[in-house]
Amino acid sequence: MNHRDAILAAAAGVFAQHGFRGSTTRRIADAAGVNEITIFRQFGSKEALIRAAMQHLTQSAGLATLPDIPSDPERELTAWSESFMQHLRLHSSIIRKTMGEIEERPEMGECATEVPRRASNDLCHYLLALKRQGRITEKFEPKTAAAMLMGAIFSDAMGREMMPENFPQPKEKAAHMYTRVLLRALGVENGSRKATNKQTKRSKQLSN
Amino acid sequence: MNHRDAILAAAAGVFAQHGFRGSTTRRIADAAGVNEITIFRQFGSKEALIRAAMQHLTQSAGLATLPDIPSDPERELTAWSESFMQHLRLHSSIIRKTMGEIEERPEMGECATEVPRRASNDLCHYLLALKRQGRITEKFEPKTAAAMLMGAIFSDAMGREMMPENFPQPKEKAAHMYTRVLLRALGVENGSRKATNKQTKRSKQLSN
DNA sequence: TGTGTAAGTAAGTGACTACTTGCATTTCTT
DNA sequence: AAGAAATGCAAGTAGTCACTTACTTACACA
Repeated sequence: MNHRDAILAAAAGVFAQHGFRGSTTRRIADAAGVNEITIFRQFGSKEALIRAAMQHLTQSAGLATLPDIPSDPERELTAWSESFMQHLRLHSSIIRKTMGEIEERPEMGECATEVPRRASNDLCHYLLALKRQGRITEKFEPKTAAAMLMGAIFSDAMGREMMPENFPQPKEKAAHMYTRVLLRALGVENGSRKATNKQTKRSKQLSN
Repeated sequence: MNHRDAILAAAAGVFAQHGFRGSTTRRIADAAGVNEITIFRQFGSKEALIRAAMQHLTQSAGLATLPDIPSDPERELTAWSESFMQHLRLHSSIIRKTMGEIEERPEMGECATEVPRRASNDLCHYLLALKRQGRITEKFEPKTAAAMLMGAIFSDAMGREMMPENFPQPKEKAAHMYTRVLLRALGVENGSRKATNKQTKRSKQLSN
């Protein structure tokens, strides 16, 4: 097996557990089953190694996509929310560490903000598409709506372990519940587009 | 001025900047304008000092209160949200550090979760009171609603600096905007109770 | 067979860490 | 003014940290 990849994986794991200062080169080397010197020969310095490990991680991060043309908002948004929450929960340790050290190591922040940036963009686009379809009956500001849904999911993923009684039960349904609250705030009705009857010209144009 | 308090304040400040491992006794002593030895004589160990500093902090944390009997939900909830957000923003550094180190030092977490626990409780009670008044027209689950509002505020306070384009502008109005989205989701109408007119039987019953 | 490359071993460097000891000095209390 | 407590200073201990140097081993390829 490739030593370089083993070191990268070990570095990510140790960093998630102990943060930057706690990620000693000795610990990483032990976790990777590799001599400490090999790390310096491969990556030059501890800082370069951690940076490489972080980039290696974010590259492999996948995010569910939202359709360009909404059809069944509740189903589509719920699926998206669930995948977003799953991603955050999977990486909650490393995200917490990165956030805690962002003032000391802001470079790592740019790498960590990539996923939420893209998620916010995707979500805003979807909501605007819903609006264009005339399915959002309330006045709304896309960034506020997106920030609310993402904020709820983010806090849940970060904080549920620390204080489970502050969050809806069971955790498997939380993403769905947040999504429904948002849709209600926007005045979006249940059901897929074909079942909708309020929409007329515009949505029919788009669906053909 | 009291040396003990100076040390506690310095410890909190250094911890907010550098976290536990980065809070060296030398740095704290320098920040407090005190000899390093004094720290050990006063607190025994670095760990005891940091713990004392954290408790000292949470004791002085105030939180806005919500009335037992809601009158003007938008005004009252907005004020509460703003005060909650201000508190989180003021302590964002220390909160991020504590979250990042919670796996290594879980004792500190109990101290850090006190404020959000109380906030969630207060908010849920207020929402249930609104429900009892018949002013919430939609089906709703209080913890989900509370988690959404608090989650949005929390994420905003933690993440806006890192990625301002993901959040509504200007930041001074964000708390108000989140509050309004939530109220719309719950079907709560604007204005104070006496000014309400759309509500018919139930609300009139209650208001007289 | 010879050469280059990646890996390991052993030893050590200098800086920093929490924390201690012994003694002198200041500050507060009585 | 006298005694006690708090504080400062100088020096040191034992440990850890990232990183280096010098040398050896294993393997691939030509």
